[in-house]
Amino acid sequence: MEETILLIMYGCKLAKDLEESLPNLATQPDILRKSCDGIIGVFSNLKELLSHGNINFGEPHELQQTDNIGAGIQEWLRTGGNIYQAMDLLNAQAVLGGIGPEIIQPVDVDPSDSSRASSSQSKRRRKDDGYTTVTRVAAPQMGNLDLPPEDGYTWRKYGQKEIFGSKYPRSYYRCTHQKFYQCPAKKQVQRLNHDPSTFEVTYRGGHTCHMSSTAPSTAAPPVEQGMIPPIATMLQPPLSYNNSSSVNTTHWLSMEIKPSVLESTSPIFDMQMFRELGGTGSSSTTAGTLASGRFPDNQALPVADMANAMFNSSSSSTNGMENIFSFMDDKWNAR
DNA sequence: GCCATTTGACCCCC
DNA sequence: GGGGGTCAAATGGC
Repeated sequence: MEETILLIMYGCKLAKDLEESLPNLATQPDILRKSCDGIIGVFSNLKELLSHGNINFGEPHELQQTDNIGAGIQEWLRTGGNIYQAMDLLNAQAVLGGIGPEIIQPVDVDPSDSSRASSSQSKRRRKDDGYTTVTRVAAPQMGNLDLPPEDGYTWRKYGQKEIFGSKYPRSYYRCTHQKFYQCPAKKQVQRLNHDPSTFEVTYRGGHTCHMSSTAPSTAAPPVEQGMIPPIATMLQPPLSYNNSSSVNTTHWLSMEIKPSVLESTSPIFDMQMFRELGGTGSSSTTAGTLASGRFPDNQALPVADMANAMFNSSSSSTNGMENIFSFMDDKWNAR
């Protein structure tokens, strides 16, 4: 059942990301088609799961996207639904949809690896920062072309190296908030040899600074034309959520869904939790939604905001994802 | 003075 | 041994 819920959420996240990317993808039908294929693949598997009780992840004739997504979800499930893996998975969907990051390599690091643990006492560690996500983003077309692309976080450069076999140096960045919040996030930025107009950005470790109730929370930067924000940006909390009013109905893409339906669908959509996560509807919009004016106050809550509420909420003292998956963690740990 | 960047050196690990 | 990741002193901008 957990798999079903995760698959639903995963598919909705894909839909949300596609929705957010629509302004940039309106003139790129191929990418749109791939994104739709990815979403269709997820929901096809969901349908399969609901119909036959098993997920059809391994069929070779299936979409490659589906295979990868399935493997990713299964890995995520296997390791207990870590939020950073979830971020990697969600990033992966952008890759599989062909809308930005091209290569995702969630590196599974076993913390119980004693052979490494013995040497990890050194202050200079390597390869045990958790999960690695590699993305490719377009270099700025104007201004300082040497600056790495914005991704919504603030980074401090701590090194630069000439890389053997590469024409361009690799820059090393760590999260600006590393000292105050012990945020382990790092990234490497390097221009591609064959395409200097493209940066390869390698993210290592996940941000913990935005999960702290006292940590600074920055709004996601505007998405430049032709550039897709990484999931780290997408996971930034909404600017604000207003919990002062209630909502009677919400929208699931174009569908209107009444609370009773949500309540009966799955415990994950417990309405009380949903409200606590900020999903109240009124004035609760992301910056993009607010700017677009598509969903005025006192009207329906779009799926993007709902997903934001589920995935991104920082309005409470605990992380929204943890809220959502806490019950699953308990179940998983009990296995 | 604080903070970010630069850059040579150090050190891990393949 | 060498490539690559990190440290930390020096430097510069605000």
